[in-house]
Amino acid sequence: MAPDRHQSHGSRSPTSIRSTRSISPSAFAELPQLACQRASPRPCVNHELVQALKPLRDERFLLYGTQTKESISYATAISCIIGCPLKIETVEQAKQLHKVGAKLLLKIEEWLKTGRIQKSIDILKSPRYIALKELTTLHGLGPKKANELYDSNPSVRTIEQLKIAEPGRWDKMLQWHDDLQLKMPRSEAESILEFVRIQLERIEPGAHMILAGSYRRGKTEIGDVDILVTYPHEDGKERNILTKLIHRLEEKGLIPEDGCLQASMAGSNRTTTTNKEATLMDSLDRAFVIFRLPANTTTRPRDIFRRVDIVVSCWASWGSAVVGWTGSTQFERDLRQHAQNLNIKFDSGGMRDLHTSAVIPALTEKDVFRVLKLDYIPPHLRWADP
DNA sequence: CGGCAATACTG
DNA sequence: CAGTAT
DNA sequence: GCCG
Repeated sequence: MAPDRHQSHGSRSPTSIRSTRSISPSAFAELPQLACQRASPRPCVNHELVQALKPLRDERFLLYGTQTKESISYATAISCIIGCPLKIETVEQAKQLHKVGAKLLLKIEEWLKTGRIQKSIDILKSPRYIALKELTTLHGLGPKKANELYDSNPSVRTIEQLKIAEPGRWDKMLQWHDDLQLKMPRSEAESILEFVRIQLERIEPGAHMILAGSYRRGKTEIGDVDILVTYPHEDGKERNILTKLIHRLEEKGLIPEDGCLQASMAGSNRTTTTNKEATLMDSLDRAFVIFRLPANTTTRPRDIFRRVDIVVSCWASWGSAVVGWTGSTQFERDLRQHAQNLNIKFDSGGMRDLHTSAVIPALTEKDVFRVLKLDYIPPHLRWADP
């Protein structure tokens, strides 16, 4: 777990130097620009600073959504700090980091001087921030609706108050909400995988299945489970598997009533405007469900509900699927951006050469990195989000 | 001043 | 189409 | 908000 190896191009950085003073003067400036080009271990050497900056980013996420300029700007800047292998000790060093501009620099300067960022402290105490934070924990309730509720109804500040203000509207999600807030140990994610594996074996044996997401990045406490499925060397065998699997899980009581939150099924239903030439998604099949993990006599006194994403990929783009579903979010963003710079379109459904429109097969993760001319970054070094 | 990842489902 | 989600 |  050496935080030493990053860089995708040019010279390798010196690995053994500890003191910032003796490092090449441009060490900070030479930090690779994109998260997919550098190691992002967790925790990182600048963990304290990142924690201090995080509320600034989170507030923008909650006020404007995750896709707006301000939000992305903070996310990418903080991502750079996360990926910086050296501890930031002076403003001059911070100034050299890509994506850290005048505004962020002021905050970093304040932190270096005083050990805190007043704005962040204020945000964490702000009633609006606190309310939005809680309201948006509900699946389907995002920044827009949360802000609207906050502005229009002074008595809606918590989930409990939401139940009173808009009775019935959120019931479907609320029935599992408490459970879904809980983290689970890695062993439980593994347990869920085995439940699913057993059922899939009864439908179409021979599947290869892995846990992606934060589990794969090595987290000890998991929020939701991402299961990836393929049939090695057997393209075509994966078709229509997911519908059957979901039905079977429902029959067995492993998915509750209304527990299939959404399912995109290639081929089976409305393929209205899906242009297979442009979208690559014909190879992907995905279901997002609530999984009822049954009580047992040892570790679980009661049934517990967990969010599970099941993704079926064809073997030819398995590498893309694995990379695409391992994250983190910022890593994925930067990876797509990098791919686009090379005139390649990347997503979890595969890669495509934008000149020739040819699909570029990638059976493994390393194939993906090789095609994109990147050094391989292992999953536990992809923590590009705070 | 334009661009910022990209795509799918719901209502 | 806007909002939410991955 | 930051960059080219």
